Amino acid sequence: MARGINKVILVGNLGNDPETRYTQGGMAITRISLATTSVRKDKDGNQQERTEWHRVVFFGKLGEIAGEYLRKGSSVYVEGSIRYDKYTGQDGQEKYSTDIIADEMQMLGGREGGGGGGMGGGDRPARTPRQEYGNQGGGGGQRRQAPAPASQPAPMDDFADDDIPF
Amino acid sequence: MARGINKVILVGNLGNDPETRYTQGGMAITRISLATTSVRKDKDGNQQERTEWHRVVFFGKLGEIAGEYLRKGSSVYVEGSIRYDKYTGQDGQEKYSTDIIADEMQMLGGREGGGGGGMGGGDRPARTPRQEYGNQGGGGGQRRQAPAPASQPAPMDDFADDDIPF
Amino acid sequence: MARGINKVILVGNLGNDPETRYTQGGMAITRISLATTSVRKDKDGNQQERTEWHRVVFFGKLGEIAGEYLRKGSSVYVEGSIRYDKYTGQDGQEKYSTDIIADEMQMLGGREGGGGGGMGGGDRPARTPRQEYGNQGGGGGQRRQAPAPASQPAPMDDFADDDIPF
Amino acid sequence: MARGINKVILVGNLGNDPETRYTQGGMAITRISLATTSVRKDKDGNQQERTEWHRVVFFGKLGEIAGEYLRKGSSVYVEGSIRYDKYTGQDGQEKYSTDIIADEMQMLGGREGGGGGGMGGGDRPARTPRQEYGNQGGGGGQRRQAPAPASQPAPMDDFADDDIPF
DNA sequence: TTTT
DNA sequence: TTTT
Repeated sequence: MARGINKVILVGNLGNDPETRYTQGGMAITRISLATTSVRKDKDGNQQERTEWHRVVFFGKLGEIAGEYLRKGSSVYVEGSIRYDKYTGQDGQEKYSTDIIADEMQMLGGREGGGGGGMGGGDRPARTPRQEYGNQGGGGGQRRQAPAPASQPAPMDDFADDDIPF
Repeated sequence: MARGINKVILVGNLGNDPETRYTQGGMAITRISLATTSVRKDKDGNQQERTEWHRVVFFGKLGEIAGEYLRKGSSVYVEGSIRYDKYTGQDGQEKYSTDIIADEMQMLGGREGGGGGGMGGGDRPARTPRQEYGNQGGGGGQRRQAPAPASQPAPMDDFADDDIPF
Repeated sequence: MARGINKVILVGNLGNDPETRYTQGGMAITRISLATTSVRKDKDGNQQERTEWHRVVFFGKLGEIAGEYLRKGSSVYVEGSIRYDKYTGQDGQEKYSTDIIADEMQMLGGREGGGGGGMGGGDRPARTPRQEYGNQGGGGGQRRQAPAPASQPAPMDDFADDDIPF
Repeated sequence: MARGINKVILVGNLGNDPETRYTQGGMAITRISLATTSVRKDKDGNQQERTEWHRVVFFGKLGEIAGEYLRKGSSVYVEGSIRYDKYTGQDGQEKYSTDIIADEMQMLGGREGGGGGGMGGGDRPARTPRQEYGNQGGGGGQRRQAPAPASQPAPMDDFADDDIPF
């Protein structure tokens, strides 16, 4: 049984449009890059900013919704858990990655639309914001129970459902 | 100003005794390795366990308390934020690390004492559990404002306060 | 759709054995009284304690587990949401109550067993602690979607499923 | 020492302009009414909405900021703890109230401005949103350590600092 | 009413 | 490496 609590709560903005892929079994996997910025005063009393970029992953139904409604610049609430992965890079080196596996999401009203999407076509408009979505409903049955494949620096191409290492 | 929320809540057990170091300015920095285990059913309906090992860092007064009261096996509640760091390894490669910067902690009653400590002297008994500590009080003034140096695979030896990269 | 986040995280001890009832439809509803104690320094610098007693409600499968495994004195992690209710007391007066509707629970290792139960028979031993349970799985299908009836000072006797006011 | 965790996280919208009062000692106390709405499917498969109205209280510096920047309609993230109070109403009856004592707040970008304020003059424009504020800094020293007086149905007029019942 |  |  589960022992321990591993919970993450984020509110931040997307640095790019989401990227959605599908497993061979048809399950959506959407990844976003989410910025949270904090401030502290350094020892000279100056305001110092620091931004963390979180790699957030949405599976299944939540992945479809995230891919459809979120855009670069969108403001979003995410709840999930931290997942650490280790893999061998293409250079043969061991690498580590950290992902936030989302199991709840809610769009907030800031900068929806976003636009000017990053690399790909992007630029589909976001729909109505301020809705909450979770991955816990019965039925489709992929929620945290069906979490993350290999992580960011790692490629996630061409993988079958069976490749999901968990 | 701050934009966004970056909050982590963990309940887990220490895999080893804490490691405490001090900056040249005398500030304590304590690191622990904290396990949280979750379960899911795989597609064959079998229970699959997965453990995440979180690297948690406590600064200042909180670092002193963590170093003094926590032990291998201790059960603890931690609240903090995620911090991602990038550094150059001794092999000249860019590496990444992820730390949880604690700003609150509370010992829970499970397996206090721990004992059988790892490598170093260790084995001092834990004191009374079930107390909550935070890093927000005025005075000493190191709290999240004085967060993490380079991360785990990275060495944290011999650094002066000025070396703290934030 | 949902707008907003309403999330509560509690770690505390039960003041009494749980009370479990069943709807006419057979759904379990378990209530516990959970203490959390905080400290502050008053203006004279003295430590002042204050205990909050949370009325936590578990529905469905989670209600069965809570009723079976928790006991007076048990230490438990609860995650849920706040629910405010208004009802007319037997004296004809409008009254208010506040409940925490649990959707996740995890027993912690403190004082399991409890024993010496309050008023009723009680005194069944708690089972193995340190397991996490949630109400989100498909199937039975009562989770937050099937939350709380009238609240504490209000009686919760003899109600049919149809009486659940939501 | 503290035993237990009592943590609340809310994202919602203000139903009215904030109300700010000052203790005789000059400490600001600001109250807001914050809505969070959730949905569930009832047994007929229809979407059922339910809104909780949280009474959130900000003290000290945080109270000043909340009073100055929040407005009816503002979207806000609040972190704090639950506080239950019992008092004797003007009708001589015992009454109960529940407040969320905020210790962190961050304005979100939705509907700032708000306008059309409720009862009082209101209608000052909100300032720049998306900033995070906490009550933990040293100095003034009112944070959760200086929480809530009597609660909503209860009057909070004319009270001196010494009247604060904690 | 719990717990430390 | 912990814990159940």
